[in-house]
This record gives sequence, structure tokens and C-alpha cells, in this order.
Amino acid sequence: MSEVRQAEDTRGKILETALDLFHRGSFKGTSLNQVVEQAGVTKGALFHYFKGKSELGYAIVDECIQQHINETWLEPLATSVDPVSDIKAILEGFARMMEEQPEFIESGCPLNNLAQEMSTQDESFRLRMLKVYDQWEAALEKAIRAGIDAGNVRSEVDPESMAATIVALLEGSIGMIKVNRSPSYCAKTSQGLGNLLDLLKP
Amino acid sequence: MSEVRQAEDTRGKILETALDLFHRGSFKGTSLNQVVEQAGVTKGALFHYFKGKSELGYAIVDECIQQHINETWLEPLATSVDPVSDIKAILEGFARMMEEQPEFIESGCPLNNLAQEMSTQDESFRLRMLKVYDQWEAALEKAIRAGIDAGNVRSEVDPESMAATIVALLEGSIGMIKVNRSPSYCAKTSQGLGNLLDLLKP
DNA sequence: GACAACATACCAACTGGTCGGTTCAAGCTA
DNA sequence: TAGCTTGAACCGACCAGTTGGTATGTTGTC
Repeated sequence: MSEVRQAEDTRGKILETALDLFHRGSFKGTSLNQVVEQAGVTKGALFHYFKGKSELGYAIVDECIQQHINETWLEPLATSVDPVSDIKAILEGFARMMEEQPEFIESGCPLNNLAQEMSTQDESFRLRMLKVYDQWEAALEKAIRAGIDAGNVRSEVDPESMAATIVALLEGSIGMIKVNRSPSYCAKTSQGLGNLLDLLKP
Repeated sequence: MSEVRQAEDTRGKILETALDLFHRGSFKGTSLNQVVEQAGVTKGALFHYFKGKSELGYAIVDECIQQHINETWLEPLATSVDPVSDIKAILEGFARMMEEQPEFIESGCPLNNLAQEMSTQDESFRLRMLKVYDQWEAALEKAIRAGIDAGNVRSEVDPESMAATIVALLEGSIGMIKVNRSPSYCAKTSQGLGNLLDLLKP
């Protein structure tokens, strides 16, 4: 007993643990008992920081997932004028991560998992996740537009539709990798994404 | 009481109801109590025909979903030599269905929903759903190959990778429609799919 | 009377959530 | 500076409701 009080650290540990469990399993399929057990905290601590399971889920979207999208997509694309190269670089980063942490091949995209599970069940969830997707697509669209202006992307490309297509194909591919769970399928999808991106080139 | 015995009809009603509930909600998020209530049968009846919840899920994949994929994809593509036109025709059928039954915009693809939820949790589930996806991709691949032979598809296209890309983009798009839930987003994704298919043309 | 086709009552395990308590650091007072 | 108060940060026993699953019947048909 009589540990030093950690304040925000406990909240962060709960968020981190819940993200991990929701990612590997699912939102509804993970119990709060599992969360508190794995996080090494008590039910009281969890309900001290979050009004309930839903609020915990909202916080994960607003904080953890939003931050991750910011770091991996929004910031790298913010000043891009050559989206084909920059997007490919991000995807290569993914490929490396999947080799290092094979759990990601099985578990898929945390955002997409949560979005597919919860957007029909909880409007509040849906709107939060839609906001993240909108920002993601907007960043892609802006980068494609800048690419066109800089002469790095064909002018016939429709930035809005292409941005949506890239997100859909990426999320769809990650989902199929989850079901297939084989390196050869990873290669197939990465080829598909590469072909799509090459279409942007002049 | 004392209704006429219906044998296989009861089983069918349970399957149909469970598919509907698993589609609109999720597998774990739907209780067997909901299933028996909506199907108008008792728990005894359900456990008479299915060993448990998992077996009920397996039967839905093996029977309902497999049959649906057969009818909408495998059979129409079996003798296709012009896959671009034939796939577009199938997609137009989807578009029509979404207008008539708006619930499909919200609920997404039953196979993908189940696959994303359960493939990490239950290997038996995963293998069954993978089998359906494999058949789907094989049918697309075969049609693309036939299209190349008939001069309706560019010979540079890689049938295997393109088949996987079409499935991934389609499932990804349906998933994004679920989150966006707007007709304008439907238009965007349908444009993206159309563009991809037009790439096959010579 | 044997057997499939149900019906009903029931169960242990678990669920999200509550609630009265405890601990302790920081601020206020005298 | 010693004592007092307050409130955030927990703790953990408890709760009503639900879960998937079972055990024991009853009913109609060949």
C-alpha cells in the first residue's frame, strides 16, 4: 500500500490497456473486468476517470486514435507536394511495423475495427470516428491537390474521390489481411495499393 | 400451442433471424435470447438444431452467406468473358438494393462484419469465412483471365492481384459507407470502384 | 413405443455499474 | 509550525440483470 499517487498516469494506463484489448478483441467482447485486471487498477479507479464503458471508448477515439492518425498521416502529408512518394513511404512504415509486430497482421486497424463494430450501435461513437476519417481523407485530398499543382500528379485525377478510394482500399486491405493472415496476401494487397498510387503519376 | 410440426422450417427461421440480427448488430453483441424471441421459437428449439452459439454462426457462414455469394458473384461470373461489364452490372444491382433497403447502408456487408469481428477470436470461424473469400476472389480472377483471353481486358493486368484489390476495395468501401452513412459518400466510392474497373479495359 | 421436435424451468458465471469507505497531499487557520 | 479541513484519487465489496447453456419434461408421428 501507500504507493505514491500517480494521478494522470493511472488514467493513461487504463486508456492504453483498453486500446490494446479493444484492438486485439473487440469493444463489446472486452469486459471492464479484463481492462482493470490487465491495467493493474481497480473498478473504482476506472469509474473515477470514466463515466462508463462508452465514455472510455470515446476517450480512446478522441485521444489515442486521433493522435496516432495525426502522427502517421496528417503531419507527414501536411506539407506534401509529392503525395505518391509520401504515401508510399507511410505504407512502407506500415509494412515494417507488421514484420516487427505480427500481432498487427491479426488484429487489423484499431480505428476500422471500432468503426465497423460500433458505428451502427452508438451514434456518438460513429460521429467521433467519422471525424477522424474526415480529417484523414481531407489530408490526402489536400496533398493530392498540391501534387497536381506541383506537376507531380496527373491533373485528370479527382482528389476527393481518390482520397476516399485510398482510405477504403487501405482499410479493406488491412481487413482482408486479418482474415487471410498470410505474408503472400500482404504482398498481393501491397501490389494493389502500389498500382493505385502509380495511377496518380503523370 | 400444438402447432403443426415444421421440422426444417424452424431451423431455417432461426438461421434467417440470426443472420438478420448478427448483420444489424454483431455476433457477440447479439444474445441467443434475442434470436429466439425474434424468431418466435424457444431456447430448446435452438439448442435442438445447433450445439451452441458458435455452431449457429458457422451454419450462417456455410449456408446463408455462402449461398448469397454463389448467387451474386460466383454464378454470374462463371462464364464471363467481359468482367468489366459483368462486375459493373453486379455493382449496379447493389446500388439498387441500397436505395430500396437503406438498412444495408447502415449495416454493411454481413460477411465482412462477421469476418472482421470473429476471425481473430475463433479460428474455425476464420477458416470458414476465408473459404468464402477465396472462392469469391478465384471467381474474379478466372473472369479477368477469361477477359484477357477474349481481348476485353488489358493483358498487362495481373488477375490475381486485381481480384484481391477489387474485393478489398469493395469491402472497404462498404465499410466506409457504414461510417459515413451519406448518399454523397456512396457516389464517391462508386466512382472509385468504377475507375478501378475501367483500368482493366484495353 | 421409439424417436424427433420441441417447451419450460433453471443455473452458474459474468456483465456494467454503484456506493460507502480510505488515503494522503495541499491549503487554510491560529 | 502545528493542527484542521477539504477534495481528488483511489479501493473493493456488492448489486441487479443478462449471458450461454442444460436438464427434464411433453407432444405428436411413424
